Amino acid sequence: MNKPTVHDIAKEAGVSLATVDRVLNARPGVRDQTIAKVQAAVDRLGYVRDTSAANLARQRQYRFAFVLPEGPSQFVDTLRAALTEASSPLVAERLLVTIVTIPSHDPHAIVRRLRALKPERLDGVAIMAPETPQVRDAVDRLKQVGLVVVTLASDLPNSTRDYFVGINSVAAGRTAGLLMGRFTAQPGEVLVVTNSLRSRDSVERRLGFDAVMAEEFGHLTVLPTVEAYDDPGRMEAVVHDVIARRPRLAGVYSMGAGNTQIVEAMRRGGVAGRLTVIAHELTPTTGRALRSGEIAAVITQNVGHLVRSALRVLRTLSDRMPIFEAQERVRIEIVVRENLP
Amino acid sequence: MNKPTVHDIAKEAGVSLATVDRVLNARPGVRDQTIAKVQAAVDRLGYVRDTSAANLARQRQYRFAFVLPEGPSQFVDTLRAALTEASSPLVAERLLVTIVTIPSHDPHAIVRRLRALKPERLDGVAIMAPETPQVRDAVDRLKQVGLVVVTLASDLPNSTRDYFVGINSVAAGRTAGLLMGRFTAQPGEVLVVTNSLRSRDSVERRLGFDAVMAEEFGHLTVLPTVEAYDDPGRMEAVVHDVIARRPRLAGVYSMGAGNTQIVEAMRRGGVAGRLTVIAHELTPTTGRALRSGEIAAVITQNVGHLVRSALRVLRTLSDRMPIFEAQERVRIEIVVRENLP
DNA sequence: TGTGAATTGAGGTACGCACCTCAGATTAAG
DNA sequence: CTTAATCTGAGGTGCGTACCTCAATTCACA
Repeated sequence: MNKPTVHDIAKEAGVSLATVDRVLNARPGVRDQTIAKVQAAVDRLGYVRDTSAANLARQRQYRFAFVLPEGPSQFVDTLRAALTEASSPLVAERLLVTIVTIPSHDPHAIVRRLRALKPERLDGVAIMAPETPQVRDAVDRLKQVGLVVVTLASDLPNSTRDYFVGINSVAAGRTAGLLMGRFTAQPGEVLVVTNSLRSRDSVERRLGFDAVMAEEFGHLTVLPTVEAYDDPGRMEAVVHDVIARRPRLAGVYSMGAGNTQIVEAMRRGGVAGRLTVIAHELTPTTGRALRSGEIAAVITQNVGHLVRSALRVLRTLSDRMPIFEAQERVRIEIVVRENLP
Repeated sequence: MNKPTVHDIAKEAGVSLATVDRVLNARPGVRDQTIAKVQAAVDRLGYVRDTSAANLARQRQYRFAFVLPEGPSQFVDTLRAALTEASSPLVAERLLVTIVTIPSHDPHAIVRRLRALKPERLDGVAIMAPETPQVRDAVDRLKQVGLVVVTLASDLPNSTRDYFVGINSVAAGRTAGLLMGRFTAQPGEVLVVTNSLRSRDSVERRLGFDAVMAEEFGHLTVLPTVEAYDDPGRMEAVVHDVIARRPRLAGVYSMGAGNTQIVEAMRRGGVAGRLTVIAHELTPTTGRALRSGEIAAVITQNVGHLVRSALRVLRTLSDRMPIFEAQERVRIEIVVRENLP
């Protein structure tokens, strides 16, 4: 038995092709009774629309913009690479992706860039941007002009974005906590560093981390979070300082960027490999440090996954189809030396 | 600028549509010189074949069979579920998947099933089967009759299969070893259990595990592998026995199935939660045990990944296209309580 | 019962590509 | 220069769906 086509449906339902078409594409001008007849025929024959033919006929183009922060970040770099890598074979499937770069720390500039997106030349937008009221409003505006909007890696929970593709930061922090606790047998202190606690991700990671440490690992004392404010020099200085002053230091939890500096500070302090270091995001730096034993574990999200999931979600939402949640759930990956990709 | 079509290529190259078609589809009867002209036009215009239209015109159907072992195995069950889940939305993309069940322990029956696959009604086969000479020969025969063959989860390295979709067992064992060593601070003994050391996977996992333990974790003594020979009762009895006899037991590495029995034996022995248990494959049982703290970590491969990767590879190879390795590399995932999906 | 509105049918074109035929042009060999 | 072999062009059809037009039918309501 061959795959049924619209013709088969028409025959089966005893209606014309035009009516089948009207029903399938939810066009007006069909009685409920007739709709039901067609639906019944569809169910009976197990008809599934041939997306290839449909896209071809409809001249469908999926035009998406990815809005990513600029500036030196290995994570964004790998994300960008994964994006170009994932989207280039998809031109064959009528997918057009443009990348828009935004300055990370200038909300007004971000808003300007978002306003410059032309809704008539675009179907959807994936955004990775810090959470500020201005950005949130700009996102809401994108929704209002009819675009599909997904947030990527870092969510804007109070906006009207359609979907968030990324991992749960609290759970990521909890995972880091568990590894820190189990990897560090001797009692001691744990340093927590990040660029800024103003970012929601950092706050949530810290929350999860602290919760697990308090619940289960009483032998470790978690020190207050140290912030480096995007200054690599400061990052290295601060970490080096703590290492020098705290002989009982047993672990370091790095919640964000700056891992190169942290490793460097540990080397200078002569404690490289002796502290349990848990970091986020698998990058060239963290990969090397895993290999050398200077970082014990990395909590990461697969950027390839992230990007492909975002593309799938954008496409699905553009088609007003339901999302297959299970497939889009991005895993919190744990990488140690032995399971490096 | 719109996407170039074959018409644009014909115009650009100064040849007819028929010639462009001959070149693009590698049909004979075109001079090298003309081929070069067309290729140049393709490159200049950045032409990419519209796969939707191509598949439509060509009436392409991808007909794949998945050969999976029968019998009670949570891993295979989840794999099967993932397969039906992943393939049902793909009928819209002309993908037809049939599942063939084989008895795990009867090589001759497996061979019969493989011989029953009709190459004229099939484009490719994904196989998960134990490694025996008979099976290997049957796989080679499938290749000879023109099918694309990929091995799934468990490889047949000496066969002529086109591709293996799964994880490196040695690396998986090494990962287990690393976690065992780092999670278990006190000196002691480690029990290693599997159903059978006749399976290549088990041997390789043990290899990797032992290597890491020897290299880095001298405080732990790894006991000889205990085999349960697919007998749940025996599995529970053996593990319970070891627990009773070995007071210095600090960890258990479960390389295969039977995790339900292992957990049960630990409960009966009163050591549940006190031993470091590392197991393979995330299943309902191991998930529950992670939550309850009776298993410390699970090494797993994402079955959804596995299945989607196999489908992609089968399709790509059927089209005689190159495989995008990076995307198909299945990660060795580490799951602890806090990053359970 | 008639009227206007709502519903349905018949038929067409188009999307981009694959694949076919057959005639005409070009080339190489004799 | 002829002949045969090789190459190329022109044109066609069909894949399954979307979307359009226009006429025909049915329906609701007065």
